[in-house]
Amino acid sequence: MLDIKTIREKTDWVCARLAARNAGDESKVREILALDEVRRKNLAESERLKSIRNKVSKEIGMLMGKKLLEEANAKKKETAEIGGQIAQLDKELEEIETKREDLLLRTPNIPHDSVPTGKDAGDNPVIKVYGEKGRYDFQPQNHIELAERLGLIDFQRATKISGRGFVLYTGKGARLERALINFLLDLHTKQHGFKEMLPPFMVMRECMYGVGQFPKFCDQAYAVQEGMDGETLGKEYLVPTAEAPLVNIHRDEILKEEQLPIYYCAYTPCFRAEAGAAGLGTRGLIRVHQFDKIELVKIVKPETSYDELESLLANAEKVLQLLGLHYHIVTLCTGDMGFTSAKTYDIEVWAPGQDQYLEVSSCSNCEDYQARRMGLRYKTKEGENRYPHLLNGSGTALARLYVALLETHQQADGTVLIPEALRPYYGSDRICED
RNA sequence: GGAGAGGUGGCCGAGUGGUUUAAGGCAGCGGUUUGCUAAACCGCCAUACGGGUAACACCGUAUCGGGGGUUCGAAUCCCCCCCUCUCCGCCA
Repeated sequence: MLDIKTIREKTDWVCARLAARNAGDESKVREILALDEVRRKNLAESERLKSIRNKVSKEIGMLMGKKLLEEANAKKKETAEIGGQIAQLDKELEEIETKREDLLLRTPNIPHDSVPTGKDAGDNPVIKVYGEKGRYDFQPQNHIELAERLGLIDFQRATKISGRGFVLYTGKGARLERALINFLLDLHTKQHGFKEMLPPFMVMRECMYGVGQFPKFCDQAYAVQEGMDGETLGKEYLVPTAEAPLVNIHRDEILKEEQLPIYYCAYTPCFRAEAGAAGLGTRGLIRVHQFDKIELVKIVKPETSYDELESLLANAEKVLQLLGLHYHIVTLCTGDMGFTSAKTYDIEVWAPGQDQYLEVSSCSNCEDYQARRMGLRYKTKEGENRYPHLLNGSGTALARLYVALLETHQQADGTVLIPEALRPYYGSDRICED
């Protein structure tokens, strides 16, 4: 949710930044302002009338106490009339507020000044490169071939039991996935200071709004239905990312300043309908309906949030460094940013079998956008309530990490070497055919 | 799923239609007293929006789980929903 005061004071600036991200046009902002103006006038008048009514009501109470019924009845007529006017005003007010709220909820965050202006993913500047593309004196296989030959994943049976876009890890493959989960959780909790959480995998609608998934991405979420043919629509949704439950932990709370910063990390599967997404029909792990992810969330004071974004990014990078993977980082340009974010870095890991970079982490500073939506504040030592800044980053998504790991560390003899850091978790130094 | 009991400020808790302007207590903050600690006493102590001020002060409205209704007036009465607790049933 945007700060209506900021919009009021810096309309042109807000319009310019929103226009830059190809997401909010000027007329929308003007519409919000116009509605807000009417709302304020209406509200003031309604409050004035209510003030009168409350006073008279009290007088009636006293008259009744003194048994002065006739005088009381005369006053009753007076207040009844005012009551009618108030009802009319409030009805109008409700319509205006609904419209205004809806517009605000559908308006994305304003990009930070350091975010480059651009149209789409093609305009994202690469700001860092780590390692380099490995050289292979054989034709690198892609992860599908590797996984099937080594018996790590059964794509066919996954489709049989759950349909397109689902993965069945088998034997060593399942163990590798579990090893990665444990490795990542240990790394972030023991080395990076995050508190481990294990949230529910379903959340209520309010959480989806709070985190900014709704109303824009309603069609990407799986709504839960109860009963054999889904007779009853449940109120829960499968989490599209652990960000949804994590960020909402403190919804509608006022934290103490000393509690900040708060660092949470959590493993959850992530469920995405991926309606209309490119690449869903294809086999493999690149785009699926369910994948595992370790998510990092930070709740911090506004003045530190951009430093926190850099350290969050470093925490995610560490994963790839320890696994010996080549990656680069891009800053998302205004046209490619997520809805709630003010600034986002994407980490893309190199997958030689795909001959392309795959997005495995997205680290965003949402500033106070989500905090406003969910009523999360903190009280300063001076007693002032402020909105904290919320950051989230993948640390990292597992399916694509799995792809990069297999494809990068495949050997001429057909085995896959397990990086040093992962060996204690996997329990062996390489994956071989059975 | 069935039955019952509940949801009131940071926490506990009173409050069954009108000085409730939400009692009282605890915790917290400030002060007085004090050799230190403790205790006692005094004061402050929810949020949002709007108005107001140089800044305070102050004023208005709303908020007692959420929504709707009755009424001149609702924490209080009625309806719907949500959540929590206890017991029973079912289940990993």
